[in-house]
Amino acid sequence: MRIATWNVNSVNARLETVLAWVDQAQPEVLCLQEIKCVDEKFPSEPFESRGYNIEVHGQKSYNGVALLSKFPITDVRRGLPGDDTDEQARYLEGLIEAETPVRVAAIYLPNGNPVGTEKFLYKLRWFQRLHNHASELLRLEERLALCGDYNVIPEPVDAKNAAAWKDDALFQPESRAAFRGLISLGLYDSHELGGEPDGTYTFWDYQAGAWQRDHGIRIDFALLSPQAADAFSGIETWRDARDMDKPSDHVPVVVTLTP
DNA sequence: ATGGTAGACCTTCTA
Repeated sequence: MRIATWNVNSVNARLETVLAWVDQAQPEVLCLQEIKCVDEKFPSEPFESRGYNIEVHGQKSYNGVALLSKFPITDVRRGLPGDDTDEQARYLEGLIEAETPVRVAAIYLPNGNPVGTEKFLYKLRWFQRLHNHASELLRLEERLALCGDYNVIPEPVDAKNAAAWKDDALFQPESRAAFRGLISLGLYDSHELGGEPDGTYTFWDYQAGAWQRDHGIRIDFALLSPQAADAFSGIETWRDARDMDKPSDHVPVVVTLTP
């Protein structure tokens, strides 16, 4: 089973681009981030006609995540536990009823810029909630894939020019420590399982010719439970998607698990 | 030192 994750930067503005890629890659499961619309505005029809079941956790203008699957989706959780007052739509989880079920979460971590503001504190609090929830999920001992835009550059090697990010929320010691802490619960980074080479980035800013100069960063990850890691058979980072017409600033990452 | 781009949408915020 192929599980894709992609921050699309508005599913409606990006619809043709997203569908063109879906028709090419045909993942069985697709996690979308930054759909930037409420549930009712999600363009369900073209995905349903391609055989996807759809779950959406949307929000007006900002954020928003979706989970699409050619297998039935059950046990759906909208929103990350731990703060009932949090109104930002950044987490959607469901059980993919494949031959061997896989629990999949679509995650859009807060950006957190600028550092030193409430936004950065919100990012760290959100990370702590994700840590707590992931810890609970791991106790289930299921196949689990936590997929999405983590908005963290874990290591200098994950940026073309790490020095350029030293004041950015994505590269702060606290952000990087939170990511390491999550991994240390016993998750496996599919990028490392697949042995992808350095320079395999997933995001290039629209500004300042970042793509043309390959000033990229790796911030999109699929973190796997031990049971999912045992079934891991490959990872593809679709760099070419950054060169499509009307590209997202992120590219899709696809993880393959054996049946 | 600054600006550069993209999207939602009403005017500025987010990234």
